[in-house]
Amino acid sequence: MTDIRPTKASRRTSKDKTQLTRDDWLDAAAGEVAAGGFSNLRVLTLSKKLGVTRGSFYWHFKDHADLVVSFLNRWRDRRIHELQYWKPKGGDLETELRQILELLLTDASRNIRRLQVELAVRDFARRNDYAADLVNEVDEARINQNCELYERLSSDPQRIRDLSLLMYVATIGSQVVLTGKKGDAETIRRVEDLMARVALGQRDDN
Amino acid sequence: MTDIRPTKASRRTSKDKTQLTRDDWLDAAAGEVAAGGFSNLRVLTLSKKLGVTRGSFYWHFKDHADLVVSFLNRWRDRRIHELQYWKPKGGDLETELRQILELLLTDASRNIRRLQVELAVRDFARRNDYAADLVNEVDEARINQNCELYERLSSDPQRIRDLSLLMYVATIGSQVVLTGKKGDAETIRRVEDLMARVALGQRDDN
DNA sequence: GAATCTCCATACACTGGTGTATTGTTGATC
DNA sequence: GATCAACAATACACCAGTGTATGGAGATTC
Repeated sequence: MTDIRPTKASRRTSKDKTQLTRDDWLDAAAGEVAAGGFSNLRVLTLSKKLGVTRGSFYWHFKDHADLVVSFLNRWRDRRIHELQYWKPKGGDLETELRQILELLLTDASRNIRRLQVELAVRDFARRNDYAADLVNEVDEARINQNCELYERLSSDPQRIRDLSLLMYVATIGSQVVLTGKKGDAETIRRVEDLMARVALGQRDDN
Repeated sequence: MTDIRPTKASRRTSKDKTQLTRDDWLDAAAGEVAAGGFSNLRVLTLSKKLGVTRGSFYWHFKDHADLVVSFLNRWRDRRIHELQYWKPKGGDLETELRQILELLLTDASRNIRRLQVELAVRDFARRNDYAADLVNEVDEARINQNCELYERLSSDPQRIRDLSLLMYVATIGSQVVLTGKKGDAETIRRVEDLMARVALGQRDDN
């Protein structure tokens, strides 16, 4: 995230006070959303934090709604794109499973800002149809992605999907319930371990 | 919820246009919170929906913050109080487990407004310390409550608690991810079934 | 070096929200 | 039936936020 973009390069290196780009606004927007949800995403406060007036904003964006959908679109694109890094490189099933779970639980809970944004988007989706569509899209992609892993546990397609779904809702639930509480790291680690054992216990031959 | 209250009875029967009580305001507030979260809980719009002006509100409540904490307190009290109905009356372990899971998943997803409020409170808790404390309190109470059930699965206290915790985060995750989507009822039912099988597979002798 | 493009500032009109002070209205009570 | 308490309306001051129109400064290009 060191501001290396193909378009309009050379303008703004890092702490440069010259000019802002659309992406700069979206980055700042992420901070607002993480801190207080989408209702906290206001043009005025955003401008203040960026040290400019709203005149700048309305050059980069049509209006407030434009900011919101741009933010949502970027969020979706990034979440879909990052799925390629969910491919585990371990050998046997158990190590791969534990790798994925560590990625989804322990690692995710460390990047609090990213998590806060995700939860805010998810909350916003409850009253915004467009956001709801994007969240569904991301959820589907993630669940399908992990199905590959659980295919090695069962041969029944329905059971594979249900298992992947259960694991997914458990991770989301952990993030919602546990993250931010005292002793969350240790607790999350134990839940992670239990989830791995539970999944492995769901082999067909069980 | 037919407006039968001990205090100040006889005033407002149901659709009566005479006078409002503090609880009437809190009921209306629940609608606002369910629909748009706590940022949607505004004195002005609330007054309009109740067909009165803000003068009434400021007689019943000190200010907006008073409304919020009153709402949160009532929510907490009700959530704690309803735990007594979580006692399953079935005989063997499996039926009791399935009863509880049905209560926590299928039944919960049917009462959408109650669920929306819970998710809104949970979201609000991420940026409000008081709400966070109450949510913690409720979470703890629920998890402890279910521990009684899982005690019959294992003798290790740590494992009992972890299992209860895992089941809890899975239910919360299901509510967050699945509720409101198309075909949610059937999906939730399948997740519920899988959770029961998973739990029963966690017996000590496994 | 003048024109132009890009980005930001300024000023304005407007909306919706809070909180307070004061007055009105109704119903119960003595 | 006058009084008092409970509840609601009105009017005011104030603030935060959006959107728009227009002007201005810096770099780029011809």
